[in-house]
Amino acid sequence: MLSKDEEKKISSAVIKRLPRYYRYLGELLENDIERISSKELSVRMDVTASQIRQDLNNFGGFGQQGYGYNVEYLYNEISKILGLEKTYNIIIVGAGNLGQALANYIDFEKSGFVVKGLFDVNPKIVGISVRGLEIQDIDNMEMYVKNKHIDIAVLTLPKQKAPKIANDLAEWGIKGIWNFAPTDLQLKDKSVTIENVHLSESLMTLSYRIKDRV
Amino acid sequence: MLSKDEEKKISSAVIKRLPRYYRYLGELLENDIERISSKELSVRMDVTASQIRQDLNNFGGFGQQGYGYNVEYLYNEISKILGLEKTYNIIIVGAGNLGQALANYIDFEKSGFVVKGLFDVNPKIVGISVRGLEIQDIDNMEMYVKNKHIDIAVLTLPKQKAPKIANDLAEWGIKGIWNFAPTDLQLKDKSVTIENVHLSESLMTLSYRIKDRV
DNA sequence: TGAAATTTGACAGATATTTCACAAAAGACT
DNA sequence: AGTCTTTTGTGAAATATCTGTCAAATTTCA
Ligand SMILES: NC(=O)c1ccc[n+]([C@@H]2O[C@H](COP(=O)([O-])OP(=O)(O)OC[C@H]3O[C@@H](n4cnc5c(N)ncnc54)[C@H](O)[C@@H]3O)[C@@H](O)[C@H]2O)c1
Ligand SMILES: NC(=O)c1ccc[n+]([C@@H]2O[C@H](COP(=O)([O-])OP(=O)(O)OC[C@H]3O[C@@H](n4cnc5c(N)ncnc54)[C@H](O)[C@@H]3O)[C@@H](O)[C@H]2O)c1
Repeated sequence: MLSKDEEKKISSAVIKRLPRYYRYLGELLENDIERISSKELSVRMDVTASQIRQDLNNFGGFGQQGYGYNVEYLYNEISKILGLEKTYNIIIVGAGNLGQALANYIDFEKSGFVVKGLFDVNPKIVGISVRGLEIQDIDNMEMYVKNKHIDIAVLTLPKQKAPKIANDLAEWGIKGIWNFAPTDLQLKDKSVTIENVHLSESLMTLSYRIKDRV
Repeated sequence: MLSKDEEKKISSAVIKRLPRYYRYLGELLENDIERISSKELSVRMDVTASQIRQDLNNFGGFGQQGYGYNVEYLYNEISKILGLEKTYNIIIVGAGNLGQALANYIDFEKSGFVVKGLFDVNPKIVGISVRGLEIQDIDNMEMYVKNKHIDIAVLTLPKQKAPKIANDLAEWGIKGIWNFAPTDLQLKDKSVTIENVHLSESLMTLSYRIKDRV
């Protein structure tokens, strides 16, 4: 058996596709579909059957020849692979437009991401309640993160403030940062995982692809 | 010269990197940095210099041997490539949490994306003003899109409603759809460009990458 | 039960993407 | 002006990713 460090490295292309499989399987499950072949799933998802089988085989043989994949079993396996069987405690840093929108989104909880706190510097909004959570002053954040086992911080604050806050959070033991500020965070502490969401960049690729320009 | 259809196809990997170059160049510009070599940019961006040169060369030789790239010139060229020298008229469909957050985000305008209208079915919020724009009833949308030269629609409504609305919008002449609903839109009309933003999937890849699971 | 149909997992071949390496052009310096 | 240094653009090599194919396992159907 391969030791932890020798385990086959899963390519990030594969990882990025897993949540999509998970979503489609969830829909199949809702529709009481018990099994599915890579062929049929490939039609629904508009990818090749070969890719589906190859992707899944990175993690083990979940299917059965002549039968296909059991939807519920595969759904649960992917859930485990993605780490969704755990619960993650989340805080949102920057309780402005985007921070509040994310805080109000209940579907994250279905996947195990539970918003435990909201923080902001603006005294005008500190104390306001968002989905049952009072926005707290940023000065409380250190104690809060250290005491409440916060796993993930969502950064929805101005890009100038993001690097400092990210570093602090890393020091206080956070595991992951979901960053919406338009900057690429780089931490000394490489044990902290960063996922950048650059919405403006997504919109720009859309504008690139709009043919016969406006 | 190659005709339109024969033009070298730019890979989507390259396209997705362009906005990032654009962002870094914008920052250099703000710092009055006049020129930059691929080598130095590669250090700042943490990619290889070779990749930068290769990417840019898909669109033309913007640099000069022994000198590097002129920041302002390159910034403007990438702006043109991305189609940002134009103004895009945008509407937001579904003026809930996320729709309002996006409507309030002024930075989109700096890149030429101007929010012209907000639409919703909920009579309780129709009429409410968001950044100077009244939320309109969805029934007004057809006339509005047809008369006001709307280029892009942002879909921030429930996933069940998204496919129908997307089809309508396509029929009414929209060019692009920026979809936040957790579903993959597929339109008959292939001339409409769709950019999906699946935030939950982004969060799931973060959870995958968090080592020493919680 | 046995033959036909289905479908996976694996691997090899085909594409795509990234990196390397270097000639040639231009700048910098004396 | 001439030499040395920098740095691009490019083609080729190295990687990475995706697709096609098929034996083997299993199901389906008569
Ligand atoms: N809203 C969008 O649609 C959108 C789109 C793309 C990117 N973003 C990015 O997301 C981030 C948030 O955007 P927004 O629209 O919600 O902005 P916003 O101004 O509505 O909210 C930002 C919040 O951060 C708070 N803040 C400022 N400094 C802070 C600090 N040091 N600690 C804690 N909180 C602090 C502010 O008080 C404010 O409440 C920004 O970086 C923005 O560029 C937003
Ligand atoms: N808020 C988030 O953080 C977040 C994260 C990931 C995905 N999303 C997705 O983005 C979409 C919007 O999320 P939200 O949090 O803003 O939800 P929301 O419920 O706050 O807003 C949705 C809005 O759409 C309106 N609506 C419903 N049917 C409509 C129709 N047929 N035409 C026009 N408007 C209609 C509703 O009245 C509501 O105002 C959803 O699909 C959601 O799954 C949101």
